[in-house]
Amino acid sequence: MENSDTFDLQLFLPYLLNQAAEESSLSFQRVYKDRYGMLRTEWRVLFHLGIFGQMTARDIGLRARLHKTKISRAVQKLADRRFITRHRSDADRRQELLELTAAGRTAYLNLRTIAERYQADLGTDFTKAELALLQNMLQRLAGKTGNKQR
Amino acid sequence: MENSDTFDLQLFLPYLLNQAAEESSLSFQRVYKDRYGMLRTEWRVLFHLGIFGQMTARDIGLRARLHKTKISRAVQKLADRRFITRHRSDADRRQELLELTAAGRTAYLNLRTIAERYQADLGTDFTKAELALLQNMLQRLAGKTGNKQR
DNA sequence: GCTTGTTAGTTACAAAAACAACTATTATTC
DNA sequence: GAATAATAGTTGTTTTTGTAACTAACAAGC
Repeated sequence: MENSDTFDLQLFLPYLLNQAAEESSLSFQRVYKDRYGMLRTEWRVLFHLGIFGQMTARDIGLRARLHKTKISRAVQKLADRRFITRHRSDADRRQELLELTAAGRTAYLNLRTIAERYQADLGTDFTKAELALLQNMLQRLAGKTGNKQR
Repeated sequence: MENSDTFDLQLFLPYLLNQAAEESSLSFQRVYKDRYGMLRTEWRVLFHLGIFGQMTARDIGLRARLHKTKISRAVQKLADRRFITRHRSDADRRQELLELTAAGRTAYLNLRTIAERYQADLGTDFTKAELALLQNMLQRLAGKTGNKQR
């Protein structure tokens, strides 16, 4: 009954990435959850609108790689909380133009400040070069194959 | 209506890590899901038992940072599929000693081979040094604060 | 311009995850 | 050593996610 095997789970990238992602999300998640009652998809949508301005759900899905049902639900909740407005497009009446309200923008700016602080705090653990390399590698990993969630 | 803001979501670590984790999990997930009908927690439990041999649910929870209810259900499914056996411990009759069956070990070895191949394939995109640094940084990120999921 | 196919977004239902409350057993403390 | 607390694991309920099927609008082909 030899049970010593030599596979290091801690180095297996899908596992390791999930652990790191979960851990690094925690503190930030607590803020948007406790403070704004938001879910992960919701802050993602909020941030996309904050950063890029007016977008359709489709645009967000393409950029964030989120499935349309997730976005649909996030948009509903954000609209309920008066964080975004929705206007049917005249050019194509299937799609809706989404935009932050003043309240939404405030929430976004607030969360963005916290995100920036989090990012800055990483500077104490990693050098600028390390961080840049990490980001570069993660982007390569993230972009690899087209996972069509649209 | 100035909507050009300068926050790069693609560089924000919690977001970026999640994107990378999701992408890198995909191909491997497909294997244990389609081939063995396993969920993520289930393969994690399977691997822990494959690597470390006999363990209790508690041990697994500590190592893998999984909540006990998740483990409890994963253990049930794995036992249903005859991949693991469970024996009440004599030393402490609250806990159960979990172990792979022959079938479980076969599945584990099979999945491990695929995991190793995946890991090896990364060598085409990254140098050994890059990979080592990535793993090191991710481990530091993952280990940061004790997220007690037990 | 009518049929057929696509696309944007929603809704309904099934699967999975999160959270709380529970049982059984062991540890602690007085 | 009885009462209280803590621990291992399970079960039940609620949220959230995933998936498929749907509606409404547009696009293409003929």
